[in-house]
Amino acid sequence: MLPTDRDAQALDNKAKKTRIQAINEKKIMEAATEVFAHYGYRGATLDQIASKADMSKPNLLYYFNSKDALYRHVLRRIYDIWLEPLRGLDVGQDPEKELSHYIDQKIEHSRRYPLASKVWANEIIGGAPVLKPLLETDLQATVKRKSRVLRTWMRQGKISRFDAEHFLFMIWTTTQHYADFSAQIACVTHKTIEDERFYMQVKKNVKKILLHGIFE
Amino acid sequence: MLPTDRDAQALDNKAKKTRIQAINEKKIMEAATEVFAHYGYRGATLDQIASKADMSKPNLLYYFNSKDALYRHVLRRIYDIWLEPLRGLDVGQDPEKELSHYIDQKIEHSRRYPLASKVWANEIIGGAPVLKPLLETDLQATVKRKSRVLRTWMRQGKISRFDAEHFLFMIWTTTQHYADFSAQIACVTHKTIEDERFYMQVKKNVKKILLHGIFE
DNA sequence: GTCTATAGTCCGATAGAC
DNA sequence: GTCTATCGGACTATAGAC
Repeated sequence: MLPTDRDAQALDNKAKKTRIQAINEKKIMEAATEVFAHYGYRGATLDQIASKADMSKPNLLYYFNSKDALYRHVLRRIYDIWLEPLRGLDVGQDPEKELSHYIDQKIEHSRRYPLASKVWANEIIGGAPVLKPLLETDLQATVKRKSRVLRTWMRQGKISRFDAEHFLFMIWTTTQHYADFSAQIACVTHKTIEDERFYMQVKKNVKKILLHGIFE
Repeated sequence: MLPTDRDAQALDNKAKKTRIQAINEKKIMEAATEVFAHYGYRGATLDQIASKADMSKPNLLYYFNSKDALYRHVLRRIYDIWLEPLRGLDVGQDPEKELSHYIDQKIEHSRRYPLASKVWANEIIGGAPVLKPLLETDLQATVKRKSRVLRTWMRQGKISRFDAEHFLFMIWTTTQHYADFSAQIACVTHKTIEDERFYMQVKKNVKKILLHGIFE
């Protein structure tokens, strides 16, 4: 075999390996997100994740060295998704427009990544053992920065006075509620956020109440 | 031993047994609530619960026949606590007063029973496998009844028009958020709802925003 | 990269002495 | 009622063949 051939072969092999690797890692991450969302870290089993990913358990552990490592990878990816809408919030000109957009994005995220939202919720309810370092630094800093945006609007007399951080918490929880508590909502309304009409209704009502309350 | 003595002894024994039984069952329920809150049903272990209840595992299983039976007992008790504030909501005369009272009660519940709230959240996030039958019947009926109260106020022109059920969901999630997501809130604010000043601030802001929005 | 086999641990639940 | 001992099964992770 000539060197050029060997090189080509090696490159091809490497490319193919990376492609398979990427596909398998994605399959595992998706399966893991589903199982962690349903049962939390301790309740989830590698058997279940491997089975959902159409893979043997040792093969799964070839890609992620441990259950803990897999969980941290999943959480890392979710953190970026979770924070993305907030990063876009800025003073702009119209608070109503800016906040409506932010709330819309958060609700859309709940609809598109309901399992990610549940993994997040499980992690926080369990005391945020893994996310804590990230929340105490990056999230806290982002919240402080975005709270300043709200207080700017208050000084300009564009919105009334309230605690900016509590308002952000309320946006987060009302929007994520439709992902995390979908089972409860389905029991009462027989509808899911996946339903197009219901989705529009959620967006309308959440924005209406958070921005204007119920007395106007 | 005379019959009267035997009867007295028997009664005494029975009374003592029931008293010990009541104490131990309470100890177990409290320990179980704590562990189920933290790890969910599958993640919780009887070892941990027994240890927290200062009891051996077989002794725990003497009082509750299985992990599942224990979990159902805990959930049953939580369901009654959870629904209690909503049952009190009625037309009355002043919507602001009625709803303020309801929100206050829900926040107070989050403060007094944070572990119960977390067990509830875990159960719902996991698809409500145990609570489902109760939510589909009792909770759904209660929600429909209480939605009618809100719509009465709308007809009377006392409050603006919105979807009553979504408003109830928003009250639930914003109030329970301070129990369920306490770890996240602590990371950002370094405070808990247990803190008296923070507690007052939560009540003020949640009521302000849910009832009046941010533009007045 | 993927498999079978298995080590080593922990789980829920039971048996049986006291 | 409470204990020790233990069963059978499920768990994470590794060893080693292919």
